[in-house]
Amino acid sequence: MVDTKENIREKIITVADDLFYRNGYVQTSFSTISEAVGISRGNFYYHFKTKDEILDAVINRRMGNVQRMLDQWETEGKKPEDRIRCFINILLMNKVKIKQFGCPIGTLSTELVKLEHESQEEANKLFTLIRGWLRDQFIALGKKKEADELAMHLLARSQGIATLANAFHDEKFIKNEVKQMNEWLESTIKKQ
Amino acid sequence: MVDTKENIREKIITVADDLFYRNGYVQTSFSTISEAVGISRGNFYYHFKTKDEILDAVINRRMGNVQRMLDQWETEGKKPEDRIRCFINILLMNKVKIKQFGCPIGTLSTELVKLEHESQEEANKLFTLIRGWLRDQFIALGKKKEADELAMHLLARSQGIATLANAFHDEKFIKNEVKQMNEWLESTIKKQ
DNA sequence: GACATACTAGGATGCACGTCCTAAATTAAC
DNA sequence: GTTAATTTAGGACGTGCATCCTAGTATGTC
Repeated sequence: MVDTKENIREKIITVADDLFYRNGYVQTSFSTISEAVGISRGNFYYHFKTKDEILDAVINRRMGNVQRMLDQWETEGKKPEDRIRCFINILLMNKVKIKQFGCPIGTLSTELVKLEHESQEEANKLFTLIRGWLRDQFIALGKKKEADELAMHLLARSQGIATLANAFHDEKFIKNEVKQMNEWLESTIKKQ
Repeated sequence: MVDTKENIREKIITVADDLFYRNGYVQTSFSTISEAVGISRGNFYYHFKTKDEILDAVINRRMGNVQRMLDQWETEGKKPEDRIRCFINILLMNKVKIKQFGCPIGTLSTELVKLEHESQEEANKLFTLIRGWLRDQFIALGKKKEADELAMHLLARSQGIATLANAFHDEKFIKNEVKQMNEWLESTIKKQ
């Protein structure tokens, strides 16, 4: 890959994304990122004027990734309930990372709230995106009235699972809860 | 209240506890705490040698608070299921603060993991304490085999609710989920 | 090949932080 | 009341950080 300006920008965002996830936003310094990317600290300024700018770029990139993931589940011709199952399954697929670093969306949101950071709302769009998508799936399942409530319920359970799996460094707990969440989904769909 | 050494120590811990909760551990500096307590920054060192020492003291204080709370629920002559309901009800009682700052235990744990802080395990004892207590209640309800699983499930749901209520700054969501959690508890107890 | 533009490197700046030190003030001990 | 111990205040130190600046290097244009 040629090192165009755009490529380096992308590389910076990728590296920052990972570091923010692993070590948190505050703990990640310009030096850490530039070192990991392999460019000089001074040169960094040419690509991103402020740290906040990198944060926004990272959030943006995550938005794209989530959107792509959701789109993919839609185009695969699955039934709405299977799509929801795809969502639940992320916990299993990412169980090793979740055990180590928690949920990338949840931990970032939590950190930004404490920082009173102005990008808090921007980061929350990640939650909102998934929430809306889940709601759509429940509507497709004929649960129009409770759709948002069910979406929030699933989101909250996922967050709780990630938080505890992270705190206790326990993967097995994720497996267990995912199973229960799938059972919950089945009985919810069947209900009247 | 006389300003004995012990009193000032207690005051520092109280203030630090609150600031760690509101702004996070990293964001809370020696100056911030000493200013809030009303003592000079230099004098601080006389009471606590390092920042980590304050953290441990705060965790210790929280352990005491949680233990006292659990003890109280035990001595009030309630049935185990009512005790569990007490636990669920903390979410409602603290809903305003949770909306603003999340769960004090969960957010601290999340932060310390990202910091790779050595007091991580110490902070986790707060979770372990509650987990064990909940497990005991489920055992008392004759659910010996699934007791720990049920305890973890409740803990996870509480965490998830706190995280999302905090992210979306939504109290109403807490009420809604608490209601559902109580229903879940009832049906779980009744089950066979 | 000359010149403008794009890019890079690394030092300078100012600030906030945890920690340390020391001298003064207060309190306790006899 | 003098002396010893405790407590306090505030400055000093070293570090790491985000940000800024400037001089150098590469790259493209004509």
